[in-house]
Amino acid sequence: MSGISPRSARRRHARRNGAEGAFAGAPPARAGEIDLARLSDHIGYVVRRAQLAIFKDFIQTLAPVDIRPAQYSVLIVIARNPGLTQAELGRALAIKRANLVGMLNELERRKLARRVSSPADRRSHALHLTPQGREMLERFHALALEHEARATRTLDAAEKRTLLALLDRVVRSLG
Amino acid sequence: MSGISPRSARRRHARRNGAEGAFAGAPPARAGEIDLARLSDHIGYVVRRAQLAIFKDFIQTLAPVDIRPAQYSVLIVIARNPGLTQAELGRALAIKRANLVGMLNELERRKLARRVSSPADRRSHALHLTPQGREMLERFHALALEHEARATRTLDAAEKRTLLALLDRVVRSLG
DNA sequence: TATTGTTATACTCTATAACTATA
DNA sequence: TATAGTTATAGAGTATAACAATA
Repeated sequence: MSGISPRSARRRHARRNGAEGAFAGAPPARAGEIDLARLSDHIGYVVRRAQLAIFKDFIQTLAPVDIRPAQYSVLIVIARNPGLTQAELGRALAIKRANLVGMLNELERRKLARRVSSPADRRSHALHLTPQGREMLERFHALALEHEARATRTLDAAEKRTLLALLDRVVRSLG
Repeated sequence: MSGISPRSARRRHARRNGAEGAFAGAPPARAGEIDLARLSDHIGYVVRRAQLAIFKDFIQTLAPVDIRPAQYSVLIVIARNPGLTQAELGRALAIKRANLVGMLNELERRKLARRVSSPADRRSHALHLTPQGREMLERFHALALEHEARATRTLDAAEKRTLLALLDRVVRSLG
């Protein structure tokens, strides 16, 4: 981090602007010369960039089956908790119930999941995968594992555990 | 992670659905009982949750000055690189130049930054903070430091370095 | 009264195409 | 031709309010 010195910023400023307040033209710096102002020391910046890179890879990896991260998480949680309701699912994954409606409509349209009227509480729907959904989920899971391996390929098992544990501590301390 | 057993999922399934294919009603499980299917072992899930928690805290902390994460990053990069162009700024922060237009309009409206016509290349604008922008940025920076301290309060210096380094390796290996 | 699922709506972020003025 | 800035637009993701049915 000390590689980015205020000195180099001052130099660019001088080169570009000449004396104070004068904005005479100068050749534009290449992107690589831009001083990112220690943004790489900001946890928010680094975590955000990592999240974007990881989601991009996930989306690309599962593009052949047209499944996005939120859809994948919904499907595996339904698979592990057959019969759970939309409200429960939303609370578990921090998805507003209003926003689950469209997702579940889409998963039903694709015959991956279904809503079953619950006789016990007729306000709620019990959620289940279809047989086809269970079958497809195996394919999704295989692709997700492929993605996971690529995203963590430069980490050994201990490093991955450390990374997840540190992030979990950050989340718990803020949540 | 081994605390979440497939056994408990099977138990819920049995309790809820009775025999295979029958969906007799049962009291809905509480959200805490939902099996998250080892989502906490998925780097994407954990990083996404951390990013949401961190951004939420950043936005709340800087709400009094009405500055969002992307605005803050734009302001500190302009401060460190006075005279850089919109294209350079966008490349440095991975913001599409079309999406920078609105942000810079807003920052100009608030008299924090300004576009200066470049005589050298009349297509481009040299970006600068206003004196008021430089003054306000000190306040923004103080609040951002407060946020950073809160987000990392459970990590010591070595742990924070480790976390940022591991995330950086993930980004580099995917990017 | 409170909760479930739904509709409608709005706001942010992100992405692309096309235009203009310059180079 | 290529680039800088802009406009228009569209798609996700996320948030709230209000409603009908039900508890």
